[in-house]
Amino acid sequence: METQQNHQQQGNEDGGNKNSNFLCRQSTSRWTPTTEQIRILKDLYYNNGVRSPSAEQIQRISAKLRQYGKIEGKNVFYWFLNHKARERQKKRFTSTTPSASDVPMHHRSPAAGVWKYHQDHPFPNNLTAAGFPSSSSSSPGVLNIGPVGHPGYGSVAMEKSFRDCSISSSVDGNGSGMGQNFVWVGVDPYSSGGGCHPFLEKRKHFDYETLEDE
Amino acid sequence: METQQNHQQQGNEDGGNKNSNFLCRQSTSRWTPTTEQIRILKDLYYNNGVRSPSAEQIQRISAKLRQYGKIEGKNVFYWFLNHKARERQKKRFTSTTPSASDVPMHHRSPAAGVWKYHQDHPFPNNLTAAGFPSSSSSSPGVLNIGPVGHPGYGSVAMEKSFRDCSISSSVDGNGSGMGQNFVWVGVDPYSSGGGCHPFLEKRKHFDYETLEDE
DNA sequence: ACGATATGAATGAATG
DNA sequence: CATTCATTCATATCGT
Repeated sequence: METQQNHQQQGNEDGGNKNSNFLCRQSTSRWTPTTEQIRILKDLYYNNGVRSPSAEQIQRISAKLRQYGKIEGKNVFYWFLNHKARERQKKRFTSTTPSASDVPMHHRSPAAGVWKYHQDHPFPNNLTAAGFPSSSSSSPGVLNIGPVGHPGYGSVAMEKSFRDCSISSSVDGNGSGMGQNFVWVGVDPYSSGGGCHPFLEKRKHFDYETLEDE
Repeated sequence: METQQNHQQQGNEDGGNKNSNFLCRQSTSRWTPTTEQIRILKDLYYNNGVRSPSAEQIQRISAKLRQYGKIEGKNVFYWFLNHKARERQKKRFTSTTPSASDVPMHHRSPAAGVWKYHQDHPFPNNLTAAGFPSSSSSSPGVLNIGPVGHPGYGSVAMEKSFRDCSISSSVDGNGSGMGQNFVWVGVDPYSSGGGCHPFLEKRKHFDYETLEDE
């Protein structure tokens, strides 16, 4: 299904020769991964179990892949995003086993048998997404990008105890020191459509923890 | 082929208000912000530095934006959430030099790997809010959305000096014309510098047992 | 060429 | 606040 198009004639370091966007709109020319890039990405995905690389990993991956063609961090990010999503999506239809397991939305299995892709490399099932990408020398393409150790997060328990009551400390590092100094003019009280109703209306559990950012 | 078959008609009384464009095919799935709504939101975000509006603010914002199309409070909430998160994420991918110690936040290679800020609308039928309009040529008559400004916050956040505070009150022609200028100055009544005490019950997770479906 | 498919890009929604 | 999932749009490429 993937129709492995071997059309990577753009095998140059720059496959975006077509992106001569001068005044084009947004998607002037989207990133067209080269074969090498695809291969590396797949290797990372399957052989290393990389599914959702972190920012650091994305940077390193993109840096490495840049050798084979123009690429940006977002390309890597989106690639993994799409790849994972599509894998899951297709698997969903083919494997209709509702009775066997409930298949919770979350709690993805660490590299569950999802080998359906047109494999390019023999992937050893040594991926441990739960633990860490075992960057063993099994990969032919010297793919030692991801930090073999911990990606960095995991231990960084960003507890929400950051309940900062200070008005001025509108954390975000964006330099917006006017967190609460919000001047909204023009808000007419016409909102009497139902009185003041917290839009926390009847819905599923709506986490409002973020709103108490005062 | 039919990768989408679950049409969850949210039962919205509206649903077709989004047709600000001719090609809007987005059914009644998720909120599809209109151009005006996006513009206002961005104005709030950039020109006013709104990052995480409080419940009251969300209320008002959604009330105002409702003039331009169906919208709920949670939409506004999520919008700001996503916008901020993606801004940060984007920056994280592109740069974030771990070696840099001082980290001059205002010195990034613009052409190196910076994403494009075109998260506006997928429709090529607009141009006012797409990117950096030199000047808001014509406002809908309500919110004078000044120069959207680039997300280059950090140093110069809201430099809307050029744009006079034309955020006049009269809106939607409700007829009141009283000019309810709600100006949140400084702190909220419930958020004192020392003792912040959210009066609202922010239950983390509440099972949807007593909550009637929408 | 055109339609179908694959896939990059974007974003709303939700959770941790 | 970070991360992830789902859905959708847009476009490149391939098949016919």
